[in-house]
Amino acid sequence: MLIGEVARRSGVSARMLRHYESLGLVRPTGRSGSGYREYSESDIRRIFHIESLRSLGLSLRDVGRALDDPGFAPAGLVEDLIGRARERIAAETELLTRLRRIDASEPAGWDDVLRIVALLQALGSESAGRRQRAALSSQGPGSATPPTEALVGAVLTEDEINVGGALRWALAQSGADALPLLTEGLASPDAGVRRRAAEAIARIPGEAAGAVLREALGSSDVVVRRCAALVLGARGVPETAGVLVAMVAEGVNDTEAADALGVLARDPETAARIAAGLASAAGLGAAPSSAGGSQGGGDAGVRRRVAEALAEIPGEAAAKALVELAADGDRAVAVTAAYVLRLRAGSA
Amino acid sequence: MLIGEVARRSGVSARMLRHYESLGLVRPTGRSGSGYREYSESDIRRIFHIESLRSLGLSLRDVGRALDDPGFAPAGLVEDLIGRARERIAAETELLTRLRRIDASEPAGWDDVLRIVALLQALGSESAGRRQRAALSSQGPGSATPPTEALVGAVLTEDEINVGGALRWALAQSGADALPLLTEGLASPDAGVRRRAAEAIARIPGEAAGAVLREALGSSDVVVRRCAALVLGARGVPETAGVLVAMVAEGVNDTEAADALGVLARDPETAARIAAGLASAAGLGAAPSSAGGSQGGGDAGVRRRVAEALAEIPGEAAAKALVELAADGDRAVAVTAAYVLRLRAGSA
DNA sequence: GCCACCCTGACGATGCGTAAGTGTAA
DNA sequence: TTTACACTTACGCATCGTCAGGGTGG
Repeated sequence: MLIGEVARRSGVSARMLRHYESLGLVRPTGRSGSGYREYSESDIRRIFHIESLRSLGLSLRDVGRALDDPGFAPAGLVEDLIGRARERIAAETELLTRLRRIDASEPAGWDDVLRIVALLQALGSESAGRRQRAALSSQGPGSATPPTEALVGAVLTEDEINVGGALRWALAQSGADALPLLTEGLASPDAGVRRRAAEAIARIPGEAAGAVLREALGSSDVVVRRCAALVLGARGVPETAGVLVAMVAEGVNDTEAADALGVLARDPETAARIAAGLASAAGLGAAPSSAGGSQGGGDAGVRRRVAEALAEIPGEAAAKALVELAADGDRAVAVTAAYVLRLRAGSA
Repeated sequence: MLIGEVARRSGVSARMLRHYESLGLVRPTGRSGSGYREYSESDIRRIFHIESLRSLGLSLRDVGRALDDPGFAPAGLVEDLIGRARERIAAETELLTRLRRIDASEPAGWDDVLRIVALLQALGSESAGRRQRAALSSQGPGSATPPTEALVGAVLTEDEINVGGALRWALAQSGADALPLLTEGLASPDAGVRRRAAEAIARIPGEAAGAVLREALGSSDVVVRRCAALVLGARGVPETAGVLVAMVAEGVNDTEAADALGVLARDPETAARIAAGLASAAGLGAAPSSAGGSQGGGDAGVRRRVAEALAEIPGEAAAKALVELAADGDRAVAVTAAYVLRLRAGSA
């Protein structure tokens, strides 16, 4: 069979068939009198073998070795090809997200593109300082449309607290566009991402963000629930009371939680509920436990924090709980409660 | 600044800086007396700009145009780059799965690799005939370890019924390795994939597959439930009775379902339950509906299929239902039931 | 004179299209 | 003679390392 026919049937151009020959990959069985290459059936099979191996990404040199060198085993090379394909995919994927972000910013000219590239690069930088400056400059004047998606990505992965703060600020400035993306972050399998998403949403103004936070109150992630409760509590959403009371009891962000409870407690009915919750968390009203003094068996830290939180809660129920705490077996608890009671007496 | 220093600070080799210059991308501001290139601050900035654009995948030619041709807008090119990146990712991903499958088959030599490549190519071919032959040959002798994963992929996407049958056969031959992958297929968002997964699992021997099918009886996908019920029913699993009765009533695979019910009905208690279920499906024992004859309002097809199914069910309850059906307003139903009753009288 | 630079020019690797210039089969 | 092949040789593409051969600065 002549080279043209082979080319047509194999899909390999005549040029490449000659090239293969020059590399020693296929040697046509014979030549016609006038020097035309004559390919045999087995030559053709060999050509298909070459194409098969090439389709796996082998270089022509490796194809040659694979077909002719019996000592050249597939295992190592195949694994190598796999590794390289993985790397290429990772690199291309990274490139694609960068390109999509650039495209989303609708640059008017290449100078806009350059600005965004620099910004993205800085946001992804190893240096916290550069990330920080990038976060702050992202809302500066003269920049192209800020790439919300990139900011969200950064805010969800930022570990440094200062930089995180700057990023959340930038995101809050750029408006509620980020909300859907951040909301997705709440469902991340990574607990850190969920926490950062919650913290970022907490900084976003507007009722839409509020709605998302209200949703987050029912999250299965405590950290998310607490973050949402802190913000919503300060805005007077009464459903947050339970979470906030637990925060006081467990001592996580307890002063902020107490402040938020204070806001909620402007409503007398809620105040009563909160006082009851705090009292119960401190183990008040229950039968005294085994040890000597009153409530001596519980955690004194909890009772002290409850006493402090009760300072913010008006009403009879809170006062009664404080009286009980003022007689606590733990000195610190008793002193705190007594002090709070004195303050209340003064202001009443 | 001399070229070496620029190279160190920018990460661009001196070779490339000269190359950029030859392409007109960066022209160092000056030259020293001895001909050394002198780069200014703005030259350096330009170099960084070049690198930024290159990092997006622009060719050097396009970088030049982007930096110097004011009429060259980013929009089109960026979209083009995005499209090309997507294509490359798709191609690389496809390549990667092929490579993984080859690696999984642990080829001893490149001839094994070639066989697998050919097999994979045939399995993914447009031609049903080639797919068919590939399925059949995959279990042939002399082949390398059959790529179970590839077979599963094929079986889950095969539309042609004959090819599908061959693939399921091949998969059943290759043992229970495919079970985990097929089980994943049961949870696919694609209904077709779920159905094909169920059909394939149904053909796999062994108790492990049985357990998966038992699980599938509780699937939210009717098709999956029914497929599992047919197979398990024939193996005498009584929990399938409800699904099988519904299949008879609705006329999907009703003869196979009836056969399976026959198997289940070897247990007298189950037989009674089945008879009751069939009777209820046919509307027997209920108050006659509005129209003239007995049960005239229901679907005569359902009653006829129930009558046929009752042929397989021994016991009094089935007999009573048949008697009732023999008096059915629909001639076909009545004749069928009477015929079945006569058979039972003969064999009793 | 030595070391660390700089200069220009050119080759190689990679895979393949696209010629140019010429010969052959029907 | 025309047409459709075939042949060899070679350039170009895009990027970059690297070497050769030679000069400069300190």
